[in-house]
Amino acid sequence: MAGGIPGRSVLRARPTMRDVAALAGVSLKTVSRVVNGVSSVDPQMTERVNAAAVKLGYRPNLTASNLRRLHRRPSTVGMLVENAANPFSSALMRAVENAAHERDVLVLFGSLDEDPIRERKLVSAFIDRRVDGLVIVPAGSDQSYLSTERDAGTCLVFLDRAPMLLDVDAVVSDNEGGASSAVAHLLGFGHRRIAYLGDRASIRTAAQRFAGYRRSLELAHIEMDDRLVRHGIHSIDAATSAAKRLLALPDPPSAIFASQNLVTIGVVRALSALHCHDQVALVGFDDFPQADMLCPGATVIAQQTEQMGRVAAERLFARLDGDQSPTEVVVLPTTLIQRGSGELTPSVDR
Amino acid sequence: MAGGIPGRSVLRARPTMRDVAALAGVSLKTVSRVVNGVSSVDPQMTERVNAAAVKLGYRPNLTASNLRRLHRRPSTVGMLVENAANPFSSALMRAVENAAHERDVLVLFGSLDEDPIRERKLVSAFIDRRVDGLVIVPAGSDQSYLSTERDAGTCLVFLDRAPMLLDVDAVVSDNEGGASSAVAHLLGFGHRRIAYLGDRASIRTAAQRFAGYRRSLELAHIEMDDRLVRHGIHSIDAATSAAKRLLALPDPPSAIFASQNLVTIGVVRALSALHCHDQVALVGFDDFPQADMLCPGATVIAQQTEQMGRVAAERLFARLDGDQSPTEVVVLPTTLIQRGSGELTPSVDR
DNA sequence: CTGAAAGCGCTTACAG
DNA sequence: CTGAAAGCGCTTACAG
Repeated sequence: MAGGIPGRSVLRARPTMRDVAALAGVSLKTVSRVVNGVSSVDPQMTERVNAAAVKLGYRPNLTASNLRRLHRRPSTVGMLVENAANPFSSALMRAVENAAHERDVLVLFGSLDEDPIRERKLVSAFIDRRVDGLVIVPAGSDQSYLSTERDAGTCLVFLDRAPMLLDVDAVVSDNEGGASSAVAHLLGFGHRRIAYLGDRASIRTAAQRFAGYRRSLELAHIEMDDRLVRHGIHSIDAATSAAKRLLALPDPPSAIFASQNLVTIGVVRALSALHCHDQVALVGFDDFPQADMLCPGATVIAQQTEQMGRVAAERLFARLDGDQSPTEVVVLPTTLIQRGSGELTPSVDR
Repeated sequence: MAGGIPGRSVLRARPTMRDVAALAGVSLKTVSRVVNGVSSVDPQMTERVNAAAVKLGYRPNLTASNLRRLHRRPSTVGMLVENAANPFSSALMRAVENAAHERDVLVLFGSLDEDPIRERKLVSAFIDRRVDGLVIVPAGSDQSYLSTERDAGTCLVFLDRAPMLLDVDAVVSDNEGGASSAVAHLLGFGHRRIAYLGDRASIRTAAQRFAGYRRSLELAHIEMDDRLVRHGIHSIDAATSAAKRLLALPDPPSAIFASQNLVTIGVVRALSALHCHDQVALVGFDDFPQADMLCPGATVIAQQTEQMGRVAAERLFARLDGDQSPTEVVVLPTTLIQRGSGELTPSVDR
């Protein structure tokens, strides 16, 4: 059978600058100059060095060069998200990757699963590998532990959720405004009994969206009915059963506001199962795949996901380039996308 | 205003082992022993060192320790996918991350967008950072350039698509078998004119799925009609228009096999737009989010995505642990999930 | 334009 | 059990 030996049985040692220098008959320092593209090298020597490098299959060791280097260009950044497998997180990751790629920077990622302990552990793991910067969608509610890292020179930008007890840049959506406009939209179609189904209130974005829900009810002089409010819903199945219970109430809601994409999907399932997807209105926060292909299409408050990731990355690279301006929290607006589920009027017979 | 100075204006230098040693009044080497958990250190000294490390906020520099270290435990692996924002890619990423996390290994990622040049550039970028291993969903059709890296000790595992011209481990789905069973399923419902809509035939998985399509037709003694075959479809929109053109033929297909999730979604849109989602049968390769919530639900050939990623990662870590067994291509079976769109019989009136 | 020496933060190999 | 010296692959700071 053809083919090499798998694993690392034949360890042909990787060539170093020293090997290239020996083959080219120059000093190690000259190789360093050529590899780093320093102009002041004799063209003939440059030629010899390049030829030797190619012949040996030389690849610079960035990890070693960064060790001694003072004014290092950024080479690697870390990114912490809620869950890499979730469309919102992965859209943010791709946006950050794109901005990083333009600068030849690579991205390390980690999923937090809403676990504050995991947040701290992964931050440490990134720091131990000396990443140049960190984009963080935090899980915990106290980021003061990061002040040491910030002062040690690690640039930080928070994304989707602003940091707590720490002064660094952040890029977030207008959660309260978006939620408020969702509820206002439902009110505009005549709904008075609007339920709130949301994630754990300890998650900052969930709290802000709940605040938006309350604000719109207050502006409409509608007293909030606690029986129509459910927090702590963190999965599709939990949302489905919560919605079913809501709709089994003696005086059920005529409309539902879902604070997050998994919750929205769970509610859609419940409405389908109960065959009332054409009676009970629904607006969800966060767009999600195939939302337009459902019957009816899901009306949502969409975040500018791609832009959030890009702006956060640009901010990080600006800091890495030496930007000393005051920290800033960028708030991006949301958009209401009407697709049918949010444009139903209250049924008379319910 | 409270808060520190942003950026890196106040660079309080990060403490080193030398600093910890000085504060604890021991040698650098003793600190190294404590940090690495070597048992043979006096408990009192260990105590002093730990106290000094905590007081200074010391964090080991993994990048520096790996430089001299001979038998390094893996600390970072790289992963190349088609597109981190696509659900298939991000599911694979999360699965690899999970396996890596159990070993305190971090994952660098990069999206290739089906670009072979980008594949080579990103592989080089990973190598330059001296990742311990690489999980690759390749874009190009020749991976022989990687043999040097493999021989230099970088462990490689291919995922979803086997490598070409290179002998390394791989984990793939049974693409031909899955596609074949999809078409067999449609034949079983009485369809004789079954269209194929697929991605570029130069993509290995697409070619294999097309082979499965042909095999099932041959087994049923149906001659393939070239007018019902469309390759090179790489986006939802392209799939929608291709499907519309197919259905406008004088003798349109009664069923469609879509070789990939984006194609399937595009076909669903076309069928909805033409109001024939209850007449034309559809089976797609790859499951996709909310496929069960459509009307009708989308019948698909599902890959074991999570398992593919996990098996690939386990294989990589086995190699990193010194496994010298012959290279292996693991082929995982697919599953047909019936949801309605694939269980329609040919309409008499078409 | 070129190179020999020292150093980045750590581990190895070797003494005590 | 503890430590001084050399070295990992590279850059810096300094001579020539």
